[in-house]
Amino acid sequence: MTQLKDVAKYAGVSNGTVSKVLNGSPGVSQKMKLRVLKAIQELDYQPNMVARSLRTKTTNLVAIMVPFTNDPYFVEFFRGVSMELRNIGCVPVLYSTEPNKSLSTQEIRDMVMRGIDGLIVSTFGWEEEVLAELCEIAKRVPVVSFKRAFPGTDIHSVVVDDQAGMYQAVSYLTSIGHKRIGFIAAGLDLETGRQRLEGYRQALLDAGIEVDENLIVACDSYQISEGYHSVQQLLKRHPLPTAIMGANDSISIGVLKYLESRNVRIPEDIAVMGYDDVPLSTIVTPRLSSVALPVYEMTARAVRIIEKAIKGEIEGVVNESFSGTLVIRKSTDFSATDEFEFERFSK
Amino acid sequence: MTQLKDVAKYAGVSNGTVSKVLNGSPGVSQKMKLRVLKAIQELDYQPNMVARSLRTKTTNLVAIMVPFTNDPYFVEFFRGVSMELRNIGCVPVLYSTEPNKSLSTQEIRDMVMRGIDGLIVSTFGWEEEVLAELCEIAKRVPVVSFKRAFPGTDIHSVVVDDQAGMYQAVSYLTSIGHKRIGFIAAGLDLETGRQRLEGYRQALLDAGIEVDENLIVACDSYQISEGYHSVQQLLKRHPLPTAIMGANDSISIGVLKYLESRNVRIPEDIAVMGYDDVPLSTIVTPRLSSVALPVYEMTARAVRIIEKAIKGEIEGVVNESFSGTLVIRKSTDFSATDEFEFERFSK
DNA sequence: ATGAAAGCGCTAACAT
DNA sequence: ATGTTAGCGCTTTCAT
Repeated sequence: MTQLKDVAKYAGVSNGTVSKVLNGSPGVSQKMKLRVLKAIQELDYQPNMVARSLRTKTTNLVAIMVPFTNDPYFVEFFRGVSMELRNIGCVPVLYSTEPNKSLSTQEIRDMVMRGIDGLIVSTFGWEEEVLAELCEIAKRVPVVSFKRAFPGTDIHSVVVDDQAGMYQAVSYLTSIGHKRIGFIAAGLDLETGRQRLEGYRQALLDAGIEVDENLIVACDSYQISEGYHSVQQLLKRHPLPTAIMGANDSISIGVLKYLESRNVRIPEDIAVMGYDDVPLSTIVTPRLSSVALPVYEMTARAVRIIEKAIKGEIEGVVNESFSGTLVIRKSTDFSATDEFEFERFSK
Repeated sequence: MTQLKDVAKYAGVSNGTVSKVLNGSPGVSQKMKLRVLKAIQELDYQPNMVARSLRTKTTNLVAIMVPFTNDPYFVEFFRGVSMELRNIGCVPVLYSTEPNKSLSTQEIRDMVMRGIDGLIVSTFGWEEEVLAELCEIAKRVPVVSFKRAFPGTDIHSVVVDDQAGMYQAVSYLTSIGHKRIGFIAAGLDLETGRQRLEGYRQALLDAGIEVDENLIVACDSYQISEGYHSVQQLLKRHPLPTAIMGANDSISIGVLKYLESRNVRIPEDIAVMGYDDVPLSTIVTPRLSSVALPVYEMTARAVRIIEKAIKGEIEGVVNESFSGTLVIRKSTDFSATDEFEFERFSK
């Protein structure tokens, strides 16, 4: 492997000069620069990042921590984060967890030992111990949490205004005439889950509809299977709800699948709406109305925070909030267009 | 940051001894070992991996290279690879590409500069130049290609016997009475695409059915949109095909979506079958029959190859082949069970 | 503007 | 069995 000193020798200059050229540091004449560049080219020299890291204490490694669910949202997250990191010359290292598990303390330490320059997390269920470790890390390198804020810590965040999003969705349902709207809540132990429920409540109140607690079902997690099971309770209510709102798309898809199995017509008998607008929503039958979150913008923002924090251009803790936009499809509106949304699957 | 020499001083031993304890190297007495371990604990010492890597020339970093498609298969791939790598003490670093693009030479070099210990690739369209770089890398660290073999190079591979899989699927279709079976091929420039088509041909021949070239349509890529468009050509044939086989699930789902929009009944009018058995297949309506590939076993195998190669326990180039299994659902068999397959979405 | 040299934190070869 | 020390390949003072 050819190394820096070989380049120096070949170009007839000192190691320091080569290094300066490599890093675009000042204090090297045009002539020297050209000579070094030529040598680098001819010897096909590639710097050793490990050695560089040892000196500079930076690795250009950014850890990304995310649970593996089959939730397609994560593909978008991965993609956005990877692309944006690439743009700032960093590469993502994966510290993934099984769904509903957080990382072990050991894995967190591994990140530190490796000298990551930043960390982007998008996990929900945290154990206290792990959160504590994370706060420690946040004192040394920038940590950005995705879709969940940690007030009072050094952890930055990029979140969605879930209350506003859910408010929009439910207001839309009331606006098209629904008065009995079931809600399948999830993750009520966390702010994001509570806010979604609160958005639902507010929208009903503002539409002059009294909240019927019997129409609210809480389930354990944001999964298809949960929606599938929870909706069965709502179907026992009298009168039946005319619309059902899930805390996310997966839950609503579970609802869809159960109603389908019972030959309930959607939206004629019961309208169904989701939240997140994952690609899957455009594939199920009927296509699911939802609230689209600006995932790419959010990932870009997360990476931007990391970038600025590394450069020391940030003081204090940043918390950026994004809002969703309504997407109306067949599951709530029979007259909605049914055209296939290719772009969700081909780009 | 507390470092090795601090531990040594605290424990009253030499750096070398601490290092040996850290690495479980022989030549250190039980008494010393305990003393060092205690010091490590009390000082909460965490070794600096960068420094270690500089010395040992190993990073425990394994690059994984995969295009971002919304194909859910990749989630499984990611997950399997990550988990298995964790088990052998490595972490995955992501070098992802946009669909249908390979990495730039620059990114390949980045992997080398970072001193990755291995590489797992699962990309299809390669530019010559990039492939050449990859072969170079393969001479220095183990490279495993997923689902595509590179005979004549140093690249190991874990592949699927696509011909056998497709043969199974089409034989099943003929066995339930189909005689006019359309085939939507893709990626015929690559072995995997050609094998799928060949499996289709063989199955027909062995069933005593002459291959009607008019029932074969080739499209550009393995995407939903391709299936959606390509099926339109098959619908112009007389007599119509009674079954359509897509080169993968995405294509078949595109077929499903188009037929749905034309009110064609599936499977009564036309049966549809896919290949890959991605989770999505269990969600679409009707649920898609397919051929399931043992993705987890394959990822485990890929990582195992990396592991053994790193240890120098492999000589020559390994090429492991796996085969798929038939999964029958409603899209080909009206009487198939319609129960929701939770496990695909909750684990 | 350029060169010489001292480390970054660790491992491994060598000496004791 | 333990300690000492020379690097790993680079960056960055500090002289010149």
